[in-house]
Amino acid sequence: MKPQYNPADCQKLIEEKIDIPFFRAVFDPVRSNLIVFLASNGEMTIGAIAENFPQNRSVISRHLDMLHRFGAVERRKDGREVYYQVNVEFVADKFSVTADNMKALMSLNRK
Amino acid sequence: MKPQYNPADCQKLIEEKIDIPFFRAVFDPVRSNLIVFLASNGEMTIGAIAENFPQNRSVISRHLDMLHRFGAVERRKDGREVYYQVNVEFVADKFSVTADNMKALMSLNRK
DNA sequence: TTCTTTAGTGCGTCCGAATGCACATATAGT
DNA sequence: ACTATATGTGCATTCGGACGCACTAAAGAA
Repeated sequence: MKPQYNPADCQKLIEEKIDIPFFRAVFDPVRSNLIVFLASNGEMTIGAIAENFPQNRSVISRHLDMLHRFGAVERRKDGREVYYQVNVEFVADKFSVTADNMKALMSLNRK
Repeated sequence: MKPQYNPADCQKLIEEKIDIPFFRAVFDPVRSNLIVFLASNGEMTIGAIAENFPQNRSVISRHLDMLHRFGAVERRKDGREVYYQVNVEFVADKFSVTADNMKALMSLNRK
């Protein structure tokens, strides 16, 4: 039986409407913790952040870099220190927009 | 420097507000595709679904089982066939509630 | 310049999750 | 009972990502 929408179609629809790489980055145990940690404590350097986490500093550095590549955090360099803070507007927007898009995606059959 | 909220605190807050295991299940490339595929095509059997995906039927079966354990899809058995369909209300709710909770989590410092 | 501190990077290891095959189980049909 | 079809499961393999170590690069201090 041939479906109305095949997986290739769905894939395309999903990619247009949902930033899966972003959410895969954010819904990692350490990275989601980093986001809330930064949101509650404000701007901090990598070293100061890493002091609070069990992972090696290099690991924290890489996690923060990934979050930055996806726009979830902002980076500011001052001398040899690098400060990070959460991009609250961006993250909040991603979540609310995605909630709406997901609802729309699940109503395709009614269109 | 001692933070206002340490990672253990954040972890606890996150676990209360965000169902990370659910979203880690949903934001898998194959499983997100399955959800949209099912949403657009309506209730289908495992076999019929698997015909449309490159993965082995047993793999699709396991993915659907996982989505069912997390409440994202509903299962109905009829004879030897098993029908799946998306739990639209549940998924839509998860997304909108989580969007709100995430916003709240990122405003902790302003409380 | 030399020493110290902070952050980035290459690389090997480890662990969990995805995958497919083969087989077991269940149900329908003859 | 026998056969065919649909699904569940054990198991080995593969693959990706997290992790830590060691080293490099950059920047301030002496």
